[in-house]
Amino acid sequence: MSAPKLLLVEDDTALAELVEYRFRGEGYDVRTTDDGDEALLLAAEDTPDLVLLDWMIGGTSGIEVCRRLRRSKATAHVPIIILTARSDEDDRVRGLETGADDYVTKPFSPRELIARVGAVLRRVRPALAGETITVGDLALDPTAHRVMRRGQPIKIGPTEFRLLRHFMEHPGRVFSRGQLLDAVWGSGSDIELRTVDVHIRRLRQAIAIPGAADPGRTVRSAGYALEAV
Amino acid sequence: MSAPKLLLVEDDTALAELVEYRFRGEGYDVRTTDDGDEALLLAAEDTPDLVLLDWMIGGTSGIEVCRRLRRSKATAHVPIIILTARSDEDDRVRGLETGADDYVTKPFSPRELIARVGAVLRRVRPALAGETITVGDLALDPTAHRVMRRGQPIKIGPTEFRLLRHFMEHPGRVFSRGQLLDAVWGSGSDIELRTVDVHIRRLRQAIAIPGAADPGRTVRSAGYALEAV
DNA sequence: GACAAATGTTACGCTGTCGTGACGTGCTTC
DNA sequence: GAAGCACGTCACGACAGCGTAACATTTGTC
Repeated sequence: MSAPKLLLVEDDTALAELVEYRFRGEGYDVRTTDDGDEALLLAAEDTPDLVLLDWMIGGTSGIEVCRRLRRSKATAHVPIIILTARSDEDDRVRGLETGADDYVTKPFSPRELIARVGAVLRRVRPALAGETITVGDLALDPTAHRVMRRGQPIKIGPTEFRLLRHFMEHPGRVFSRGQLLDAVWGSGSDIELRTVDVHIRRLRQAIAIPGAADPGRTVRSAGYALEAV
Repeated sequence: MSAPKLLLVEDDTALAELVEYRFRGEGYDVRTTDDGDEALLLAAEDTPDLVLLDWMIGGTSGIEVCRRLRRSKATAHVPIIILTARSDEDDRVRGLETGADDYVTKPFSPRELIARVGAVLRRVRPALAGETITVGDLALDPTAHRVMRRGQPIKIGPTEFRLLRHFMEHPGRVFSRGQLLDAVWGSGSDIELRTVDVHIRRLRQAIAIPGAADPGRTVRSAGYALEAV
């Protein structure tokens, strides 16, 4: 979970290998396919954190893959970067309209692509860029699986960790119990809504420090949020 | 093995001598050639730890050397730094596309080049940038295949050595069993995940010293990490 | 203030994960 | 070929963490 998962959809084998190699070197977990239909399968199987999508591929066309990724619930919010050989303005517009997050024209340098991917991931999910997230006096390091508050290490279980991480990635935002179940437990989970309460309680207890206010906020009949104290 | 091996491919004799002299002064083991074909031979003969490659050379062109180094299995992952007189963006892009790791435009100061080489080596293989890696009270000498803790030599098997080395190259970071299998056993290995546990256990047992805390950390349902004490 | 709804808190059984010792095998060394 | 070593696998016990229900408390409404 610590390495960002990329799905590369590219039918130029040489380019695909190059990109894959460079991104692996940067610590990414890369899966590659040259086929649009297979891309959708792979994405459904193991939701990637970002999709690099060539515009011109066999199987399903790029624009169609893009559209169908957006339509599927699991991949609806996964950022997509379009790769295309044509700097055609029409394509650009259509790509962004279909819901792509960025657009890179060939030829590009791997370094540039790495930078763009980093930028998009930082924007969408700060924790994936390999940085520690900080909200108020809380600090969470995703790669080290570690939480600190005011310099003190916090002992925390796996579920509470994921829960806190989700809150810290969207500070201040209120999530309903259902949304939290989807985000933290996974969308297919069959868990009682009230179970969330218990983990919220455990999380609050774990991060409680005498003399520090509880950054947790309960919004009655709406859900929970993390307050940036 | 203790000195990092550089392969310098440069046809400007004066510059080559200068660079070679300075890098030898820094403790590097440098071999020089002005010919692309010979460079490939030398690289195949004794895999260097890093290649400094002039863009404009006789024999095979720089880009071709770069490509063929990547294609050969032994040198596929050897970092390459391109040296070029032209700051031309096209060259830069092509160089990076071909898989170069960095790019230095002439004229450069030897000091700058030394810094860049150091940076690339540190990133790719930390153990090569210095003689020993140190984390907390643990010291690992990759060249001598030796591990010390608080001055005491630690007896350790080959697998445990690679395991520890991997942890020490990424201190604090949590690795899943699968990631450790990939990194330590090789990505093609067909080994049980639980086998990792046993080697973790053996490693812990080996580096245990009465009165010293175990720097190993188990992150339940996530993996293992080395505590950066 | 009375009532209901929503949330906080606690206890408990269950499950999966982990630590550990033991065993068999292949390889090297002498 | 005997002995030692490193390795991979398995089995078993321990226990942390999980989900749930049941009870307690708070909040909002009339």
